[in-house]
Amino acid sequence: MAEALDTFDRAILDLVQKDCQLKAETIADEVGLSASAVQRRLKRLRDNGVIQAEVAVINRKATSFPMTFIAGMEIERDNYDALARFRQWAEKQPNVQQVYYVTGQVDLIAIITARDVEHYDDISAQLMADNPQIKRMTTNVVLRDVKTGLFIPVEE
Amino acid sequence: MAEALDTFDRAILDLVQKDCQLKAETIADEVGLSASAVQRRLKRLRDNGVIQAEVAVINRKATSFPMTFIAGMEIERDNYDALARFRQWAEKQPNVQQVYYVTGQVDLIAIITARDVEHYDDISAQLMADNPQIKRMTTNVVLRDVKTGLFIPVEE
DNA sequence: AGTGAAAAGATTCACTT
DNA sequence: AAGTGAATCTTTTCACT
Repeated sequence: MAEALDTFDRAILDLVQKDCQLKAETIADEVGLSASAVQRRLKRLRDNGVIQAEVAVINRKATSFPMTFIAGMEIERDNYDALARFRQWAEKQPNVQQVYYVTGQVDLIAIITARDVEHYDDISAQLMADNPQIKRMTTNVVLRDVKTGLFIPVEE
Repeated sequence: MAEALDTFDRAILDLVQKDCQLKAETIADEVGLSASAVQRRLKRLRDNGVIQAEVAVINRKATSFPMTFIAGMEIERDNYDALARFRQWAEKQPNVQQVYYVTGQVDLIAIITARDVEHYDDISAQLMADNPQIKRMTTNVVLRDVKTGLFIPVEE
């Protein structure tokens, strides 16, 4: 689908991953292209799906869900579509922020936001009730966000 | 610093967390305000730091760092500023995407991007070399992103 | 890829309710 | 605080080089 990214694309992606409201002209000056070339490339990167979304990152402390929990789960591996069903469930849960299917002691790792520990207890109870294919769940309480973001390096 | 968010603020944040390039007029129609009121609130939310950043989310598979690893680490808790020093280090590492300080079996959980397993091995070796306060490190390889994002619910 | 032009939207302002 | 209207800047898309 997406052809390889050239040096200009990577430079543009490096910038918009930090601030996607930058003026095309500012980006153009940084990377050494004209503003319209930057616009064209941004449109192509969006249409290609290289840029999946442009989102506001909000301060967790400003919300009603200031706590974060990281849950490790074991899933019933025998069951063919256990993972697919969990994905569908997670997609609909606003408090389930991220889920990774991993190798190791656990099969799934989820990052979950909650109002407080009681609320997290409710969410995890609901998770187990809605997903019998989840066998076990262990939780780490996040005491501090040391670094957050979704930045992925693109420069070679 | 930040006063409480009202219903309009929350509705706006709910939308811009999914798409921060929405037209002010579109947001206005959704939440029941005028476009200029939406603009004013967005400016205030940005100035307040409630909106911390507006960023492009890119497809990991389109980059040269398509793999993800989740590392659990034990840190020297005796050492007073061991965590602060690790934070400073992590902040400068582009492949270290997220770090959480947690309770439980491990003290730190990091999400790390890498080109391949060899590259991850290099990164983790460098991490241990640069941070002697990290005593032990266990890694989960991400086989699949089940859900990603930084969305935090804001509606009551 | 660059330039220039036209239309649409963002941003900031002053003013009103 | 919210709405309106005006001035200015930026984005977006187009045709053209």
